[in-house]
Amino acid sequence: MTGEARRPHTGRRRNEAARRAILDVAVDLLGRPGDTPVTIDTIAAAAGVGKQTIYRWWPSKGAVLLEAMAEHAGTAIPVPDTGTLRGDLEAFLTATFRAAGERLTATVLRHSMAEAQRDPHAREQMRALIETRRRVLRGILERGRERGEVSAGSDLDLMVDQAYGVLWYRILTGHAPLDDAQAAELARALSAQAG
Amino acid sequence: MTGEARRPHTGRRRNEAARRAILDVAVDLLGRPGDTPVTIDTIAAAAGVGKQTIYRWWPSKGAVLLEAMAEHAGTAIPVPDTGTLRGDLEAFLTATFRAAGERLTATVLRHSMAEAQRDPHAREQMRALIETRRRVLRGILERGRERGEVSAGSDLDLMVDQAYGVLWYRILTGHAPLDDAQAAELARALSAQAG
DNA sequence: CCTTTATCGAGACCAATCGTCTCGACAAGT
DNA sequence: ACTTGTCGAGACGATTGGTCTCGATAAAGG
Repeated sequence: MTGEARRPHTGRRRNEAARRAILDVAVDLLGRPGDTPVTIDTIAAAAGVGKQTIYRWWPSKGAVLLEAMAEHAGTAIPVPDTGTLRGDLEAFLTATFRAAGERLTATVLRHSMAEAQRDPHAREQMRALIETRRRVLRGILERGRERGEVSAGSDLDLMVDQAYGVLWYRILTGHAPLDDAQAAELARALSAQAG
Repeated sequence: MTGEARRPHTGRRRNEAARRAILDVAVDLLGRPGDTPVTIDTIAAAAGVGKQTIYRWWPSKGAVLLEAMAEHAGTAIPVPDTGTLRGDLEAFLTATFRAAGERLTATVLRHSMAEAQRDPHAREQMRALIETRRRVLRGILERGRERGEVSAGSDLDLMVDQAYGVLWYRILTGHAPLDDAQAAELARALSAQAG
């Protein structure tokens, strides 16, 4: 990631390779051990890019981090269809916890959420990303309701928040792990409370 | 909070009034509308205190914010004893959500959690505070288990995280409110999944 | 072709902010 | 009375987010 082959100039059009380098470097720096500073200057330097090239395309540092996070954590979690609510939940939550619990990803998520609390641009991107994720899980619950596995009185949004709440709470405080066992148990608990 | 009666000098001993002013001002500034900057300088100025008086007693800005939060949000939530798990949960969660959902408190919590992600001192204080809170709720669940209202297979720590997870997740993203109705529904859901 | 135009990398520059250090004043301890 | 630790005030250095400028480069467009 440090000074090798020169990036070809693309003249009047946006340099896509530079964009990639910036986003990749942002994630890479966040993952470095110790308290490596992740600043606009270090990102620009490591990506071999001028600061203006960053600010020409992103409104703030937080916006860069959030987009980097969205791409890094954007591994599409497949929407399962096992035939039962519990099965679907277990598959979805296991994949989700596994992705979010991975060390680098967890670090990126932590910093992104922190940044979203102070940078309005980042906050907006975070809200959109959160909303997208919530909708997917809510869809799984709605299918369960149509099958009669979720009682009519259940608050689906609250159930969604119980799942993602556990995820974020643990990522931010680090008091407990996010692993397959926890995902399975959460799936069991949620489907039990739904009936 | 701005320049009135002078604070009496206490000579060689710590000035408790100054300590109070610092912590109160920190919360007060966080609650100001708009993007009022909450910096060490503004805190010191508004509290009528020298910066050194802050750094003599706290290791970092984050540590000040976290202690201010701990005191502000430290309203002891009474541990209920209604005789049933659901009753206890509803009472506890209602009081908790009501406190955390209050505008100023929510703002303080948001900033504190963000600060905890970048300041090691704040992070440590946050961890301790989180742990204290979790223990109280876990105690309620354990009582329920002794009464046979919680199946042996239930993961109490996970249940605790479902509750506090919802709280923090909503405070940080702001996508849904924390009110009595949500607390009651969460109490219902958790006690349903426990049986 | 040759002019215009937008991006690029590099870095100077500004403003905000964290944290350190110094200073004179003051009062408790002795 | 002398020493010692805190107090309020503020200068100072370092870091960092964001703006601005500059020369180089290549696409657009007649």
